[in-house]
Amino acid sequence: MTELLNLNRLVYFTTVVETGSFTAAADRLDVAKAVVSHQVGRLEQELGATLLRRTTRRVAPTEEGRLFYDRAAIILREAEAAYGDISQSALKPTGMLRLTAPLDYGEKVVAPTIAAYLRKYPKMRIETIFDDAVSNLVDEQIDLGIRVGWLVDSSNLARRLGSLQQFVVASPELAARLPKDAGPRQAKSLPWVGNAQLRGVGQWLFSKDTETVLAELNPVVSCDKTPGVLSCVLAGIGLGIFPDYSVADDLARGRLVRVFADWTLPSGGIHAVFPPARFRPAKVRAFVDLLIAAERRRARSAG
Amino acid sequence: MTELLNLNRLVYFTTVVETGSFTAAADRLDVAKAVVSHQVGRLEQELGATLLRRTTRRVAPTEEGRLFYDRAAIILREAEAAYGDISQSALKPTGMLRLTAPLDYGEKVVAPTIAAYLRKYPKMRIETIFDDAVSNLVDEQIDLGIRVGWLVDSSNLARRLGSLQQFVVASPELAARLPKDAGPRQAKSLPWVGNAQLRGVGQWLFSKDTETVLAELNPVVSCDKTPGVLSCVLAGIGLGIFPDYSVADDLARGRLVRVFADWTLPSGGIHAVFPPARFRPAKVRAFVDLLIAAERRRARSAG
DNA sequence: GCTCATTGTCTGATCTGATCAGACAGTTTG
DNA sequence: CAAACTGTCTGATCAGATCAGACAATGAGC
Repeated sequence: MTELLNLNRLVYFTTVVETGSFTAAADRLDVAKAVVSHQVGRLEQELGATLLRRTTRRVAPTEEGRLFYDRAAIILREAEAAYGDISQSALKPTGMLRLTAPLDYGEKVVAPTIAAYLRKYPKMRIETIFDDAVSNLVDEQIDLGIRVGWLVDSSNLARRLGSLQQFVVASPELAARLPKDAGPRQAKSLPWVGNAQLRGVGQWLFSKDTETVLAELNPVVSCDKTPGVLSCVLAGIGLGIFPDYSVADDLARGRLVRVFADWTLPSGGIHAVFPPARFRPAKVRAFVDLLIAAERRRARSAG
Repeated sequence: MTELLNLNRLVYFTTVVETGSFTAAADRLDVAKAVVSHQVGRLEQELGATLLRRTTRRVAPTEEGRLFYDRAAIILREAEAAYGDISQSALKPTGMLRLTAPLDYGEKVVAPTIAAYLRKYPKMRIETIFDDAVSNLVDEQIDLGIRVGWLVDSSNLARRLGSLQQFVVASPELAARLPKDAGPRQAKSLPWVGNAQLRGVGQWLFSKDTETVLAELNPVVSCDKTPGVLSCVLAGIGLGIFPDYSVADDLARGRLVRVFADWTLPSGGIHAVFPPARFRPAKVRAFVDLLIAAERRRARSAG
């Protein structure tokens, strides 16, 4: 194909026309006079036209020069605007943010963060996929994924947002009926509501100080969705194990109480993962920052 | 001021988006793959934004990439059109042609050439200055000047168009009354109509074979404009000396006859002169070509 | 499931163009 | 009339563009 245009010469020419002199153009562009002279000369050569009439100590555009100046000036303004707008979106959230998070975490933590985000950036638009199934960020063109627990997709970049604690909880009525010495060692004989979504085969490692107990649970009811599990526990059917953020509200309102509260279960991480990219848009970074702040507040109010 | 934008990278990016691959873009642009990869990478760096999502064996624009592509494509199209249009005007006459010629030559030779020029290029516009006073091409922004006789303005480039002969002419009535042996040696005693516009002090060098006569004229009437001189001669007041093109028509129609026809006067050149410029627009070159052709025809019909 | 082909990136080397420093000619200004 | 200023030209230097080739990763074909 034909040789590529060298558009970098345009600015030398337009600046000469605007300032009326090669010397002033060189000053404005902070280059040597010879550069301006050379670049404009080459432009005239490439066009096969005389753009500037050089008279003694003065420069004026020719007829073609005026015509070309008008077009070159438009091109340069458009380029400047395009560069500026894109650079701006690297600095300021704009457009559409697409994110995914597990259902439960999405509802309890991400949703309020979205509210805060939109208050801060009213023009932003957000598309959420709250699903316990793991999305492929690249294929589904998602800007940000939240992973709770253990990282699965190792091709994505990850940033830790916070951590979660896992609580054993029960309705106050059920908790009142439990034996006074109920602990992990008696876990098998207690009624449980199981969550089929969780990894593992129903075994949980409890710890207290230096003591650990591998408790094997025997759920009387199993559900495949965390909200369903929670409903059963609220109904007093059995005990349940939940991430702290899932039950923070119910605990605060007395709808649930902690059981084996002095024992701890393995904690997990909460990570943001991103598709591979050279640069992270401001819209993504801004949201992650808000999530981190929310996680810090959660950690403080749980402690 | 801020660092200059490098607009030469745009074409690599837009070609990747259009072709869907770095490899295809490199083929289309006839460069190495690494060049496209590098140039787009640098563009992303300058913008601080990711423009392309690189998945396995595939490339797709990001959201910002699509936005930027739209604008970059417009910029490149406009640049291509601007370059093309100006280059075209170096190849094809367009716009306004401004020219100057001496009054007499303008009316007799340039005007018919303008008619031929406009038949050939109907969209051209022409502005003429027919004046015996010499114009400053640069200050008055004139594309083309015709100089008849001797070149005065040496700063202009010149191109010879043709030459002129100078004729002694008289009305048939006057010519019939002249002594049969009338020649340059008897010139002083003959009635003359002088042209104050001409150089010299009334002395003309006549030549015949190897014989030369420096004749001193004694005008009974002097005019400061060639048309006025011609009117007097046509009226039989006296003899006159004119460039051949001035009286070609009157001679052909029998209104004038040549006197001392076997003697020759110094001939002169007809030149086109141009203001200093890097390139000559097509509109100027085309007109000059037509003038040269007209001069050739004149030379043939006079011979 | 394995091998080959293809893609995009990276690296060091080379080439080309951009730019600099300075000289020069011509014109204007004081 | 001399000094200052402008635009152009030149040789040298520097920076960026480009090349050739290697490499990792993935998809296609057998």
